[in-house]
Amino acid sequence: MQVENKVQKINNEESKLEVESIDFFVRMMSILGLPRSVGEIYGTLYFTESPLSMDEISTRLSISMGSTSQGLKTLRSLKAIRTSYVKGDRKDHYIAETEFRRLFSNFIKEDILPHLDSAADRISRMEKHLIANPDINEEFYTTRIEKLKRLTKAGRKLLPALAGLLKI
Amino acid sequence: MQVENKVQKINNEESKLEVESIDFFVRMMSILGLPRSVGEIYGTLYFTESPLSMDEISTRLSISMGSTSQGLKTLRSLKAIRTSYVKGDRKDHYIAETEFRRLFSNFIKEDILPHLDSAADRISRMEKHLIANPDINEEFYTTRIEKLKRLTKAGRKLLPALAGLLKI
DNA sequence: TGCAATTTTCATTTTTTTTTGAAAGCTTTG
DNA sequence: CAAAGCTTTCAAAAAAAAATGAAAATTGCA
Repeated sequence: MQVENKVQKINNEESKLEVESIDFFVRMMSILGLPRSVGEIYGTLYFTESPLSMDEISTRLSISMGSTSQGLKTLRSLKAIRTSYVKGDRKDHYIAETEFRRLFSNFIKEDILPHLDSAADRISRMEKHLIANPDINEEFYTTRIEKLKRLTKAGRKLLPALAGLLKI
Repeated sequence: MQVENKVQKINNEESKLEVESIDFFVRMMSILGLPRSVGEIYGTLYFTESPLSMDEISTRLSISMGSTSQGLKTLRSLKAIRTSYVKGDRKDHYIAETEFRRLFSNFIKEDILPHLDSAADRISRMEKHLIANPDINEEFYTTRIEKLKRLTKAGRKLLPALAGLLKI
């Protein structure tokens, strides 16, 4: 029955549009290193006007509840979706957050800045090792480490500003 | 012999520094979606003063020649390394390009902008499907598609500008 | 030119990531 | 407060990505 539906749907333009749009987000998310299911779910919600429940999403995309639950969790943590109350239904329902500016800002906060923090730690460890070893060519390593410091500092400044520049 | 060397090296601060720095780039590259070997190779070259041949890199990192060759190819295509002539040796030798500004600009050109191009194609296909189907709620889909257009346009402008802002 | 050294390619193997599905854990409501 | 409905978790399976290693191709020296 599910498969029949799918075959039936494939023949109209609305579902071609849907397929195309899911594809769009699958690829976009994969640039950001997010799994395919996350892109599929977001793509579905982005082009659906009414809030969808988890099992509606799971059925439409033919993916497991487990995947759907995980994907929704990821999207929630990125604030890329919100839940929406639907009268008379006790399931949770989701709609896409379509302000890309906020979306990117969250992605940067959530997924990029933590890496910059641990990068800073690693740099201090490098400096410790450098001090602990008086034999090595200090000048060369110092210059290189200095560069890394400037890079992470610039990243920490630039990336959050980037989202602000998005007028979307 | 190779393993012995490794064990021996692990006990001095210079190699701890090396390990830390390789780790740094492995993680940085993985943010950008590049394989671990690429990060290892770049990290090694970044903290080595003299040009290294492919088999020196492969030996130091204990990775296969195949991986090393692939990794160097990737790094070359990103212009993250350059070859350097070494007198009396017919092997190619490599050194790291350390200007991060140029490096990022190349990464954006090479790895991101192509995706934006195919995104644009996908958007035009969406518009075709929308026109081909007069039944569906045009207003809603039009708004959503418009947003995607603005997003890709902004990306195309902003990303190249981003590298320019890096004063490194 | 021919041969040895070096590099690249690519089918196969290994590793990593993602998905599945069933069980456990909540929550609502009758 | 029990049981049905819904969601999450997590071990195992499947899929995808990366590394290996040996064969093919290229390069540059005699």
